[in-house]
Amino acid sequence: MELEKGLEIKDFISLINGRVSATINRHLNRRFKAAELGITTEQWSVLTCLWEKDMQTQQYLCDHTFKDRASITRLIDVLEKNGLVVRMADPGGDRRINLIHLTEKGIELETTANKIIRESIELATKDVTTTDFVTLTSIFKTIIGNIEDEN
Amino acid sequence: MELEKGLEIKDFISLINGRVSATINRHLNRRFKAAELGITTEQWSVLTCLWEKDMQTQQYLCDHTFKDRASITRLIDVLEKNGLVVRMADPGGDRRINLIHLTEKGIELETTANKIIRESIELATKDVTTTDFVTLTSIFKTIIGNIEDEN
DNA sequence: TTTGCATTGTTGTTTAATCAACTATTTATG
DNA sequence: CATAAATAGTTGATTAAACAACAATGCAAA
Repeated sequence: MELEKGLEIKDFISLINGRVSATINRHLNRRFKAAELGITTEQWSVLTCLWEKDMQTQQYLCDHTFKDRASITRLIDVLEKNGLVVRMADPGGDRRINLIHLTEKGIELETTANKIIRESIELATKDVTTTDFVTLTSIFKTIIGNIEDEN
Repeated sequence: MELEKGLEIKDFISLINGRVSATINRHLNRRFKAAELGITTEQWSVLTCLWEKDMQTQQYLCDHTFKDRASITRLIDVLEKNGLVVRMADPGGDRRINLIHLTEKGIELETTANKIIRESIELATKDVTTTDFVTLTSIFKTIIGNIEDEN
């Protein structure tokens, strides 16, 4: 991509690198708080993996949330402290592994959380066509591919 | 936007809400570190405003970096500690205001930093057309508008 | 003029990301 | 089998964001 007049470096970075992301994050965290969900969006992203399929390793959660191991360790610490998940031993006997298991309380959060998320997405993407979103997704994948290849 | 098959909520959030942003941030911060620039991308975003026009209030820097006042206070603390900027009194006599002024050291960083940023953008946007980028920018603006209006 | 409101900036607390160094366990290989 | 290398997770230090509460200053309206 050629950077041309009207496409300033600062705008590029500001848009791609955090502004949208931060705005949505702030918005969602406020909604979570208002609904007294008791979780943050980061914790939600971990729970999302488990709602899809329970009993995953921390490494699996790293790969699917794009967070690093240290971050996942600490998020699981919080979720465990708040009684939403528990760390379990691998039935297969691999003692390096923790399997993360949803508690009842963790399972019950799904409905409310997803309702809030859906509402927010609808709000955010009012006037955004599905076609546009496909374009956006594809650009993102290109960018991530370009960067991760070289790192 | 209707969420359809193939456009999972999780994907939406993962893409919009942090993954691209985090990846680029990580990439840039590593480059900055490798080049021994001595600043982070967050500090760079503040400096960018000052390189464009020196002697701005902290409030101006908030508005242009989309950070809140507390964040700017602390970023300026760091930049000042590292000798890149100084807080100055308003010549107009408004004692609520700090004017942030680039030091020689702060001015000198621009060339090197911008070189790294340009290289990274070229790398990241290899195979992204300008048209695509315009689409992306417009979607972002819509989304931000939708959310900020209601908040 | 003074009283109230708006603006600017700071501070404390909590949450989370990054990076590097580390432990424990498992697997490969020589 | 023994040793090296890979994998899984933890911990400490540093950076930064969000939110709320706060202080100081400036301005406007009664």
